[in-house]
Amino acid sequence: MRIATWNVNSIRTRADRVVAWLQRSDVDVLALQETKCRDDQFPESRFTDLGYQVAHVGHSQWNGVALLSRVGLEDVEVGFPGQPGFGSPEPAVEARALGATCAGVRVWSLYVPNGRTLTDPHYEYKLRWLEALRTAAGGWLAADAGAQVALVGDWNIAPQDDDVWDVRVFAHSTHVSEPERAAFRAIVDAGYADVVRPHTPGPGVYTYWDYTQLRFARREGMRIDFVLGSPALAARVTNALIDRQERKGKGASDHAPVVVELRD
DNA sequence: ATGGTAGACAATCTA
Repeated sequence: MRIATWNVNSIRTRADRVVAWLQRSDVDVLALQETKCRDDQFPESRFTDLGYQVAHVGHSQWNGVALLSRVGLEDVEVGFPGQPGFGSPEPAVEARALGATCAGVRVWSLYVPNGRTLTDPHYEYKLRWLEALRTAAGGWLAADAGAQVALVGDWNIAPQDDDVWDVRVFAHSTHVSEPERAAFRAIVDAGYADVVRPHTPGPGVYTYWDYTQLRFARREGMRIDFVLGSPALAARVTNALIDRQERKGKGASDHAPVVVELRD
């Protein structure tokens, strides 16, 4: 079984590329972020034609997350249970979390709030959102230590200095601040391991490259897209990759897909 | 060089 996550930066603009990628990558579950469309605008038939079931929680202009699965898509849920206001469309511009069970694995497509700047109210909201996620995700393991849970998506956090091309450039910026990194570590400490990094060691290994400043050509990126797995999920991981080929050429998203392979 | 690029939507906002 293969699970992937990809911030596509508009599913309508990227549909041809996503379809082509699905057809050659043998992925069973694909979590999408930044779909940038309302639910009624999602090009669902492009994916149902390929045998995938589709769930989407959208927004008129930005963010929006989806789950595509060809191995079942059950108990679809928006937001974090017991954490009202986080993950559901309130506050409207930032919160996105969509969960579903696919072949026994609870997969959450997450778009962690960007934060904008260290002094913006959205930064504090980002930290609260991550705390709500930690509380919810910790609760799932407290209820069932053997649960197979994958927390996947765009985390908008670079947990280590090596996860950006030059940490000096990011001084006083979001994504690398200690509170954000602590929030990420708290979720790891709650039992969710980064299952991709062991298979894709850095430095210089990224999942995102800004469109400006020739960042991709200069190999100046950030590792901010992650798959965190519960113990039972992590035990099944046999391989992982970041498909940086998909960042190349005209019409690419600014993020690359991240893929994990699970043993049966 | 006070910028750069991309996307939504139609004047700016977001990333």
